[in-house]
Amino acid sequence: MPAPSPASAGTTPRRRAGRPTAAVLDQTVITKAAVDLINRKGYEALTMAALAKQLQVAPSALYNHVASKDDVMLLIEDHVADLVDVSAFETEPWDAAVRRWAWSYRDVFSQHTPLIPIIAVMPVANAPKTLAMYEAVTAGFRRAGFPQEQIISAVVALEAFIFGAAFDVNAPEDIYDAGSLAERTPNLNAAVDSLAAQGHKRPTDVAFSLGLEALISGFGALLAGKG
Amino acid sequence: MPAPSPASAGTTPRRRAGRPTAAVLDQTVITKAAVDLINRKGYEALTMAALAKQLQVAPSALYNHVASKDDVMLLIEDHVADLVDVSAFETEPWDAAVRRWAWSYRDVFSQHTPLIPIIAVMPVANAPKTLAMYEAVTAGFRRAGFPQEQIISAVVALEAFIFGAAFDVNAPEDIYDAGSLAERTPNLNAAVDSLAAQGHKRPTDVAFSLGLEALISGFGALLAGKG
DNA sequence: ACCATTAAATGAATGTCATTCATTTATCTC
DNA sequence: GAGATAAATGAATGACATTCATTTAATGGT
Repeated sequence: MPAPSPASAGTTPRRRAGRPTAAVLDQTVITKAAVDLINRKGYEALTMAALAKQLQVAPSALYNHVASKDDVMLLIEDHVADLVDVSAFETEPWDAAVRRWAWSYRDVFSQHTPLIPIIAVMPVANAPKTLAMYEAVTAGFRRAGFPQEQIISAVVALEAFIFGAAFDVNAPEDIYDAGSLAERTPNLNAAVDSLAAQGHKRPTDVAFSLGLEALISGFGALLAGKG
Repeated sequence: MPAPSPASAGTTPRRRAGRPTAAVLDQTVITKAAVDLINRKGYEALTMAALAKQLQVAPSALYNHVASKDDVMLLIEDHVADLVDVSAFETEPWDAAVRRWAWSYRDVFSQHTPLIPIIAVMPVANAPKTLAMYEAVTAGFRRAGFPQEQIISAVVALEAFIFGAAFDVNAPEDIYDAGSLAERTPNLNAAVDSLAAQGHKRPTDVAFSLGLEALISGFGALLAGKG
């Protein structure tokens, strides 16, 4: 039998199969590696293979800790939910708190739009940080005197607006240029041009502000002691 | 050499490669087949192979008429945009028209949520029916006396809300059940319960109505001749 | 009428994924 | 210590979308 392949200097010996001395993986490190990967290279780069590579592990090893890639997405979502700023609900009046929360929520998820189709539909149980966010928001609404039966509806409506707006952030500025069919859309063109003529802030931010303020003042009318 | 395989009765002879007598494919038939497939089996079933099979054609043949699957998605989007009801902008007051359009838009796209991440970000040029929708809406806003520079922002905000709400329609009713972590979310639980106690209409419709009415009355304040 | 070009199909790769499975081996438990 | 369990490996699998060389019929120019 020839000499066993020598542990040549400078080469880290490849791990053999079998139970390692200490576990390398768990949901926490997988989540961190995934978020890191996304921050550095975007969601297109998030593959199970790339994630495994980042963790210096075989792709199949991940499946000892998560059931599927969608499962990884849920872990990411819960991590990201923690980045949303709900602190204003404890320190500021209702309208200012909603404003801070909504802008923060939109900004965070504009960097994570691939999560939206998943979380918009996925039950929130087992996502502790996401639940913590909802709890903080709901508590803020209650303290402000919002009618109990309308809190969820109002939050769902705000969230719908926020999710839609998060996609918007990633749209190109010329998304409403009619191009070669412009002859048929005079009213649209005129509206687009007159918005561009204003042209200070990002159009997407102007639209978000406009919608958010309308929602805040509409819902504000439901507060106790305002009518 | 054995006899060449006879054209056995009942077997349609397989098409040979080469230019056919009359072209089978174009973007119109591809779009129709795709929409048909989606309506019958959902978006998961929309693969290039399945689409080709539906058209009795090899998958590679599709690529003579579309550049990619995303291209097919855009064709579907433009087809679907035509289903949105904008007629009220020509016959009814502004607020009623927005209401009809928004509900219709949400209902249509709740059946086509996989399109949303694509269209929310994709320039609208070369999508004639989508452009026609925007033109009708924009014209309605202008006729109602909406300030020119705010029309796009208002429409974008409404659309964001509509897209977010479209996802919502497909969520399970118990999406806000905290499950095993319920001890930590008393306010959320109370709000969920008190909404459920009302329990007439679909919660998702209640939330949509609440948000939409807030947006309509908020934007209505911008109309000329309203004070 | 002929011939070169082009359009529209085929089917056989390719490459990228997520996911599964038999196997290996260190650690934990009784 | 023996047996069970946990956590890794690497080699399939099976969906996919997409590309490419090839085939063949229609078309257009001379």
